[in-house]
Amino acid sequence: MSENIKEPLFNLLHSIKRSLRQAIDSNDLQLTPLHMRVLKMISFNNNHVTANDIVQKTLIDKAQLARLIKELIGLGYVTKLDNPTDKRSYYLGISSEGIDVVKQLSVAEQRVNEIMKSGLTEQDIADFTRLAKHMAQNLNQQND
Amino acid sequence: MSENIKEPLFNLLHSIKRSLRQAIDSNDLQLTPLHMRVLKMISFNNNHVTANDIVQKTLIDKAQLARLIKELIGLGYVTKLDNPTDKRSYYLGISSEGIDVVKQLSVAEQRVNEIMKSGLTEQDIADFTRLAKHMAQNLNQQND
DNA sequence: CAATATAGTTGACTTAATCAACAAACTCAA
DNA sequence: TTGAGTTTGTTGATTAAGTCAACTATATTG
Repeated sequence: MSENIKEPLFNLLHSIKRSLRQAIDSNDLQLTPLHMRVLKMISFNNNHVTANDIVQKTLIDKAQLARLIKELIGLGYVTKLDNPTDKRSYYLGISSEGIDVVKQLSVAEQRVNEIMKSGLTEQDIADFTRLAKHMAQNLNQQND
Repeated sequence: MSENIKEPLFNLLHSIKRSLRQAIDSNDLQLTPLHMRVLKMISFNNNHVTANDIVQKTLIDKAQLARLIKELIGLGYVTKLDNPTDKRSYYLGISSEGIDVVKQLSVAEQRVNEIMKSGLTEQDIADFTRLAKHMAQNLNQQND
């Protein structure tokens, strides 16, 4: 029986989150890895992404996400923008403070990325990403 | 800027945990994915693994692990065995009920594995595992 | 229009992870 | 061999992450 594919994955994610947290801490922002993840998505799609879009993309529970966004708004990093075509939802935008934070985060994150990727080729990374996506898709098709 | 390598990983782990939980639930055991992970390690190294060994291997916090093990013992799946060469620690063993549970879990897990791996070659899986281990090691060297 | 579906919010809860303090046992060097 | 420092495991306290159900308000569609 070949070793379980999940064990190294659990280990890797554990290490990533730990490194990420340290990187964030050192910048002394009051954010968790999950905040970071969401904040980055918002900044990439500034004023063009709704809470539900993020739910679709990440599969984060919508209740959890609502609270996360509330916190990011409370910290002044994120703003709500009316969605004129659907009054139930709103577009998420990023404030100038938010932009600044994302910049700092990106630097910290980049450091972690470099450490993580050392000794691997671009092709390795591309393969890895492709396989991860493929497997996630396999699993999600079962459950949606 | 190439897409972040972490995002698909977060997604994958999320999906894995969800699938695993469903698979476990359907067997109606009172175990979480983390219980499952630890229980399997104990069963593989029956009577030859200490709490600390598991901490070393998984990087799970030792406090968290102590409680997990206590629960597994409470459920009657795991037993403690004196370690004659070190009275601080003890070897972990698995009960006959535990063996039975691991069998059930393995079946459920195997189903998830098959779904996850569909469309991938053995080589893909081997590559993926190798890369995951490599990256985890890169990160851990920074922090230990 | 009425039935149904969707977007987001809130409450309550479980699971996972972290950190610090501690007791008991162990190690090893002076 | 003893005592300073380390390791193993435990407990307490807390934070982060994930889940589920109920609900409001708005949209969609037959």
